[in-house]
This record gives sequence, structure tokens and C-alpha cells, in this order.
Amino acid sequence: MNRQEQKLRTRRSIIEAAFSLLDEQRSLSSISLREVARAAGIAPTSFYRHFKDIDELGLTLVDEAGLALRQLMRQARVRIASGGGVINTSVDTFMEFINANNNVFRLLLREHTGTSMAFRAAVLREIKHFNVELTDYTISTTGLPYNIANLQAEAMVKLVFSAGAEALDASDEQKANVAERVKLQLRFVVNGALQAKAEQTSS
Amino acid sequence: MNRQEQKLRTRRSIIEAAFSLLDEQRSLSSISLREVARAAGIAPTSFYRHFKDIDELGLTLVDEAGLALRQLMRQARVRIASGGGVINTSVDTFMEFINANNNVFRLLLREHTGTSMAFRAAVLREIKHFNVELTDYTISTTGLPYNIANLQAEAMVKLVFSAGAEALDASDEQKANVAERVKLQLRFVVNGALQAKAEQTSS
DNA sequence: AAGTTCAGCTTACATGTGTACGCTATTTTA
DNA sequence: TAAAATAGCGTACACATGTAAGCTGAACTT
Repeated sequence: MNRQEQKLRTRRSIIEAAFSLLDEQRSLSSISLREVARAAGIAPTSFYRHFKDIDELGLTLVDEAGLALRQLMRQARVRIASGGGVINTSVDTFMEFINANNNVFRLLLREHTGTSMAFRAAVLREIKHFNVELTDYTISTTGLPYNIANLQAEAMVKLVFSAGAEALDASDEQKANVAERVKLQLRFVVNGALQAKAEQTSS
Repeated sequence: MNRQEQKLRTRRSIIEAAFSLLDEQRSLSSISLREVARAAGIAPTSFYRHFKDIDELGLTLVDEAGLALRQLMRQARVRIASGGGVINTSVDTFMEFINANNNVFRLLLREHTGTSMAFRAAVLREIKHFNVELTDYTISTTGLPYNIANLQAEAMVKLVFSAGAEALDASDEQKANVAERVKLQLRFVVNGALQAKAEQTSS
């Protein structure tokens, strides 16, 4: 077996091990190097062959989580194109993601308000992607002026993420309920923004 | 000096010490008993004379933070009564609170998505207070039906808390900007909810 | 074939942790 | 005033942590 290949494989298993440790009771700052090494099946000191720090691993995890989220976005856009309503499709896609990638979303949520400035910044970067994309989309489909579209997009992302947070701890029925509610709330925002545009242009 | 009184005083200094440790890099789960004891100026083992656990201290802190938040709410209501606009006054009051009680709000924000189920539940209870109060207020002032008022209130609380999170890390100018933006977003929500009512009653 | 590289290992150490145990000094009770 | 209660302390122990140092064997290079 190739040496480079083997190294990558081990690196992968470290990352997977770390994700598996990030259940509802652990955050990045609370998992120890030794613990990760143990779960990955390597000696503690071998960890350093792959990451300088445990923080470097953390940043890698945030990046991976962000990547997964961006893939989700793309998927949502495809589904929207084939009809079904923007809000409905987006929220449903998002909720499916949370269900399927529990720990991935939990990581983002937790580190968003976590203790590491670097992690917070990394998560914010990912959220900003969402905002930019949604702003652009809104402008191109509704013709809202930039400032209003941007405010609307930001509010929507915040509401969806908050709903996602609720859904993480919730039962299946509760999850459905959360999804329903956030859809209605998103409609409030959309309609409010439209109204704001009407007022702005008529003045 | 009274013995009971002295005990309370020490208990206070433990709590204060803990709050002082909860800066932007520390969460409840990352502060150690010994650290708190050190900061409070007592021996590690003396801690147990006041709290069974470090978790028990944590719950106390969340409760205290919640109390501070409820006092804030009352203050906002007073200021609203003397004019100035509900949204404006509420957001301004909230932002002042965050500025003045940095670590207190940070605690709530962090533990809201933290690693301890008990802490999360405790924070949720505090947020629910906000929702209930705001829902009642909305019904009594606008006559919105319960379901709509409730959705609106929930969305508003979420947006304000999210804005608070942003403000925590922000400079003064940025803070002002965040406040401006969230006010506009709240207006979106309010107007959207009003519109939803119009549609619901006309059907 | 000989030499070099390097992923992963074992061993080791200093440091921080939670908490059990028992003592002391002071307040409180009787 | 004598006895009981108790806030706070010092000592002690078992444990987990990060990481330094050096070794080994297999994969690569020449």
C-alpha cells in the first residue's frame, strides 16, 4: 500500500473519530488529543504526524462541516428549480441535513458561540456564504434592492439556524412542528421585506 | 460577624469569581473547581461547603443570569410606557444590557448550545419567559390571534438574541450597526405578521 | 542493493484535576 | 460556661492530560 495513501487514510480516521466524539455532550474544546487518538486507533503521539495541534484538527472539522453545508445549499437549489416553493424546499432540505448529519450541524452550532475565537470566525465565514448566496438569489428572483434583500436573507438564515438548534434536541413530531413554524416565520419576513420595498420606492 | 452571613458572603464571592472567569474564552464546562476556588480566595475543598458539584454552581449562574434578563425586560417595559417605540426601546435596552453585563449574556448564549443538557434546559426556560411575555404583550396591543402573535414573538426573540451574539464580539460602530439592522428585521416580522392576520381573517 | 525518509510506537515526565479524610478555630446552642 | 456544629484548611491520592525523546520497520529514492 502506498505510503501517502496510508497517511491520508489515517488522517481520515482521526477526523472521523473526532466527529464521532462530538455528540450532544462534547465540544471541540472538550475533546482531548489522547481521546481522539484512542478512538482513531493510534498512539497519542502519532497524532502529531498529522496535525500540529488539536486546534488545527478543530479548524479542519469546521471546514469539513462548512463544506457539507455548502453542498446542502447546492442540493436545495436543484430541488427548488424542479418546483415546490423556495421556503418549503429549503427548510425541508435543511432539516433532512440536520437529521442525517447530526454531529456535523451540532459542531457548527456549538462552535458558533464557542470559546475559541478562531472557531467562531470559521463558522461565521460559513454562515456568511449562506447570506451572500441567499441575498443574490433574492435579488435575482424578486428584484428587491440590495439593502432590503440582504436584511431579509440574514434574518432568514438566523431563523433557520435557530430552528435547526431546536430540532437537534427534539423528537420527530417536535421536529415537524419546528419546521412548520419556521416556514411561517420566514413568510412573515419575506412579506415584511416586500412591504418595506413598496414603502421605499413609493417615497 | 454572623456565621450565616459570612457563609452567604463566601458563596457570593464564589459566584462572582465564576462569572469573572467566564470571559470570551471560557465556558461553564471548562472552568475547574480549583480555578474557581482560587479566584474566590478559598481552598479547593472548601468549595463543597457551598455547592455539591461544579454543575450545581453552573445552574446557579444560569439562574442568576436569567434573573438579570427578566429585570431587563421589566426595565424595557417601563421605558416603553414612557414612549419611544416598542422595537427601538427594546433593542436599545437589550444592547445596553449586553454592554454592561457582557459575561452574563455570554453565559446564556454559550450554554444555550452548550454540552450540558441541564444547562441548555435552564437557558431555554429563560428564553421561554421572553416568548410568553412578548406574546401576551403583542396580543394585548395589536389584537393578533394567539398563533400568529406567538410565532411573531418567537421570531423576534430569536432575531434579537442572534443580534446580541453578533454584538458581543463587535466594536462600538459595529454594535450600532447590528442594532440598526435588527430593528429593521423586526419590522419585517411585525409587518409580515400583520399581513398574515389580514389574510387569515378575510378568508 | 544500499541509503534515506517517516508513520507510528513506547516510555517518561511535569502538571492540573476532583475529592476523601481529618484537623482547627470560631460561632452557636444548651 | 461547657458542648456541639461547622466554615475553611492542609495533606494526600489516583487519574488524565500534552508532549518531548528516541526507536523500529516498512516504504521510497538513488
